[in-house]
Amino acid sequence: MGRKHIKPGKVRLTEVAALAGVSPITVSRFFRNPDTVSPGRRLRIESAAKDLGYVPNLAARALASQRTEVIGVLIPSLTNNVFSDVLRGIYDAFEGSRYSIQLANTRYSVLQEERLLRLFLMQKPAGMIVTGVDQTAEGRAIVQAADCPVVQIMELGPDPIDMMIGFSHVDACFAAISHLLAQGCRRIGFLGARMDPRVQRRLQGYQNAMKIAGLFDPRLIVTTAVPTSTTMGGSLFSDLMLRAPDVDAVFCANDDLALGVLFECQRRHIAVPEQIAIVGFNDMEFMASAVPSLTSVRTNRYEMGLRAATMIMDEIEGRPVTERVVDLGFQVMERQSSQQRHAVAPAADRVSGTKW
Amino acid sequence: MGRKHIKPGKVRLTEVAALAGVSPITVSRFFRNPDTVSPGRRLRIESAAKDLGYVPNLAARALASQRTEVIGVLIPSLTNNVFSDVLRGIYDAFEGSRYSIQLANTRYSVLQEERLLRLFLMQKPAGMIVTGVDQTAEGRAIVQAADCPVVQIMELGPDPIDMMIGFSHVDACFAAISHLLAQGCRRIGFLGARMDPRVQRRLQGYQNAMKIAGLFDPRLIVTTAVPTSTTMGGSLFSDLMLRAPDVDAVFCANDDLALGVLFECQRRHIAVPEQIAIVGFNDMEFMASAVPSLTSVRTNRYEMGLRAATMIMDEIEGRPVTERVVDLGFQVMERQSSQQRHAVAPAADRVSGTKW
DNA sequence: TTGTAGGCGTTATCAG
DNA sequence: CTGATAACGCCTACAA
Repeated sequence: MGRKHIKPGKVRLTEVAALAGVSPITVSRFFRNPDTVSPGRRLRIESAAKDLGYVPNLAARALASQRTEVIGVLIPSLTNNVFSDVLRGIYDAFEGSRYSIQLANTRYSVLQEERLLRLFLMQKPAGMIVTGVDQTAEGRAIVQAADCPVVQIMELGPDPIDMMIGFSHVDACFAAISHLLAQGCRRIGFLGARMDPRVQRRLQGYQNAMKIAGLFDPRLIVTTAVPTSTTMGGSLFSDLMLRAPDVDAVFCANDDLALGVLFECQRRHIAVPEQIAIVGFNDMEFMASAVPSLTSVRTNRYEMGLRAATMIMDEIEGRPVTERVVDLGFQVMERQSSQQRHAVAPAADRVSGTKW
Repeated sequence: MGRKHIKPGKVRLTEVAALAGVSPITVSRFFRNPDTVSPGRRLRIESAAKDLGYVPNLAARALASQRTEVIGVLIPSLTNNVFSDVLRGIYDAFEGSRYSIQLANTRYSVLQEERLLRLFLMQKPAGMIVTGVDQTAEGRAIVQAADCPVVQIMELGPDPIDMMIGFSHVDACFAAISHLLAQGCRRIGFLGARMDPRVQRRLQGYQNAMKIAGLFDPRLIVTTAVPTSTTMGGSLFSDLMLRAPDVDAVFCANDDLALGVLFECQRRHIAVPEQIAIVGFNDMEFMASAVPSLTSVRTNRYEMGLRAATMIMDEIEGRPVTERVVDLGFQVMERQSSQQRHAVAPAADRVSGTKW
């Protein structure tokens, strides 16, 4: 036999409908689109619902309508505060909309990513935002199966699943190194932590620039699989100094590394930028207020999240998204830490890059 | 009339069951708890499901079972990286479990909080984690109605909704000020941004300590409603210097303010700690590697998230949670920036506080 | 360990 | 603009 008794206290559409003297479907319509119900009934339903303390059941709604208003968001890390800016953009865009966000953390693992994608799929999400372009074939298949708008964020790649927004990490790093070269630096070190795909691409940009300049030397590259941190910046810089004592500039694949390098220089009484120039990546808030102020590559993370979310909503709601691959560019924020030797500090930030 | 035709390509439990030659309920059992199905059928079901590309429908599951495996998490900010540590703990704890997290952002608004709580309620969450103790009466009522385990995190208060984990912000700040007083500081400034309830409580701790010492002076307090940032630290410190030029120490309600104060001191050629001692709050990673290293109050944010999540799971799964209010304490990490005037730096961090 | 019967609360569809 | 009817896909309860 099936279930026995209906709980007495439970409030469903039916109860509200009974009290309001209308049919359940009218109450349903009222909650989804009040304008489709006549004003008189509107009031009756509203007060009945309030009296009974009615709360819609999302599971029933999803089952009956065969869709949800859940947006799945997949990021590789909660620690890396680069993602908090992107997330802020995403949450801000969905703010006040009917969509809710399901956030999951791949920990930089494509297998985790696959697993989480499969989990999302069970929810029949209305849209998905995933990080990067390095999904496995299986992962891509799962996303396709979800049959909903998808945006890949953080970087650009050749074969979008659906939509894409980001910038070229290769170009961004290339621009930063070019800036250092223009400042007269020759022995430019590369410091990288975690070495996720995007940091790898920054390294690629570094190598391209250095090779073109005829200055490439593998001893100038110091990396670690450990996550980025200020302390790690100091360590990597110390390693670099052992391997290449004649280094005259350091590019850091993350800003916290750059801050750590600055502190390490202070500890060692190395003058910045006179003896060593420093450039970071992402332009976190503290870079501009450091002493000396730290040059960095600004990436438009908040806007990336905001627009990714907007693209999803436009697509869901039938507004055609024509620009399906968006290059947000970057800006090299030139500050004191990378000023030409013996040159005066600039009056204000100077920028170079794309899209500014 | 109701719906017409059943889509042909759709794969449900029924289809898997037919292919495997068992009844649907057996397939259902297999997916929820494989051990309750005999090994032979287990294999048949598994391969049938794979062949058909079956994906369980969470909405149907939730509707039929009258419960979900969603944990609602409410935090006030995505920008404040204090919360990324807490979140990391929460996500780590639920990692690999069947629960999924629904994260929402109140933006420090109790009305937003109410709205989001109401939204959670529609999902019939299995548990909820909310920030702080300042919910409105209405907010508390909604949470009660959810009828699931609830943990309030970040601080302790008199009247828990259900469970609670955090520490006393009043005591933590009191301890930090006591440390400065012990170092011989007398004109201790207070710098605070955002001024959310927890920062207010830190201010209370400051006032308590200063009044007891007979050193309270309202001119030493500089606050702003603007969110915390390194740049803001510099501005607030500049304000403080105008209002109280004789200040000999600064307590910053957040670490990024403290970093900003350090930079501002460097800019003004003020010696730290000789002329001005600096103490921060939260002990973010960069505090220990700054030059000079910056004293801060360590708060156990990761553990807070981890344990909050564990408490929820224990409660859901019927493991009795006896310690329903957990004081995680704090530690004053004494570093160079608050060393006694003319004293030598400590060989290593020294700590004072509770629970260490 | 497996199966039977029925309902979970809502919405799509079609008719008025 | 409103209503009747039939699903949506799975799970609880009970029985074997």
